[in-house]
Amino acid sequence: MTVSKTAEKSSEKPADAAKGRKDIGEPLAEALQLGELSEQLGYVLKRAQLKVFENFLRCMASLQLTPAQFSVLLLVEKNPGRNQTEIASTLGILRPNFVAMLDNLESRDLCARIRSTNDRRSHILVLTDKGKAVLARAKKLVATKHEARLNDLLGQANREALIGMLSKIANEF
Amino acid sequence: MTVSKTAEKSSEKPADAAKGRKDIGEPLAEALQLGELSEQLGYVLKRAQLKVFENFLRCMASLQLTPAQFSVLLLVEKNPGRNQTEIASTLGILRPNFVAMLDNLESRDLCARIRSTNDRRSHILVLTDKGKAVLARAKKLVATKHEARLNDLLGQANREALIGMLSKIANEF
DNA sequence: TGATAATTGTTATGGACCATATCAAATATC
DNA sequence: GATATTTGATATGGTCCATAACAATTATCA
Repeated sequence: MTVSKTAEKSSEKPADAAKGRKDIGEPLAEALQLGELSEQLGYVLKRAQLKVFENFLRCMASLQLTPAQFSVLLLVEKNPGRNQTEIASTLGILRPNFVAMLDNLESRDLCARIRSTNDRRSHILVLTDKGKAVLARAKKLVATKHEARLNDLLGQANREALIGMLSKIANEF
Repeated sequence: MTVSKTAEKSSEKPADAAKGRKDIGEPLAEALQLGELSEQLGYVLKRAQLKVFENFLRCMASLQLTPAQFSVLLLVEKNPGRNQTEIASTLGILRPNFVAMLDNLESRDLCARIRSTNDRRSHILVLTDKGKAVLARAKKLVATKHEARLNDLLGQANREALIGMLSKIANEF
């Protein structure tokens, strides 16, 4: 496992490999053997996840939405009127960490906290009109630029199989 | 996307759902609709990755090895005699961040830095005898307790297909 | 009813991980 | 041999994750 976010910067190394050796007789060096690593679920899972997030951020650059923010907007749209605890917990976000996230989205007028009349402790979450509009554009970008790429890479059937297996792991592992 | 590491703690919520409503007529509440989220590659990928790492750590509790540490030991074993920069970069670890990691492994006598005679700037990395022994035990734990679980969950063929697709994403996305 | 417990949003805080700039020593380049 | 590059290392800042604690509000129940 491991894999950081700027790993791709060193991807020119194999190409430069020959530059270093002074003679044909020299040991090739470079190009380490991954060995069993390439079969390790965790390793390949993490690398894939980083690549996907990286691509997601590129696709969303114009809207300035992170994967986490996008997931919040999606969930609030689908479940309007829920409070912070409910939205945060189903996303696996701890309540304390959700506060700054909402501060951000609210300051950009994408969603709003409304004091509940039933329970005056809680804040009901809703998307603003701007939030709905931005989310709609975000969905289109994700569909056309992000998810579509998976189809190109794996094919429709494999894409669905992959999502299915990952869901199974997420829920039953 | 999003998903933190303690998300599972709130998994009792659905069970307590009925407790809150005073009457049968009340809205069921609880159980938010994930909606399109469950089809988002990034979301499901991240959730799966967290689950897998979590399980990995449990399996490795007796050896106190993190996924990142395991990957370093694997790579050094497969490529003995490489220096820090080479090992770190192929794992996507930045050199500055690799120092503390090696300090840890070296302090536990799992691997060693050896000043290269060819290039006295660099440190050659090798596994110690203890490092080899620990890695051997780690591999067994991973195979029997960790990777085996994937087979139980998905089946051998699907497991291989999953790894293949994730590798493809990691390399070509 | 009223004392006690639990919940909600929040703040403060610490840890883990990631990324950049910088440095001294050693080496490569020309 | 002067200059540039590479290697391991340090310092530092950012982001994310996790826990404790608090005030306001609500639930519990004797």
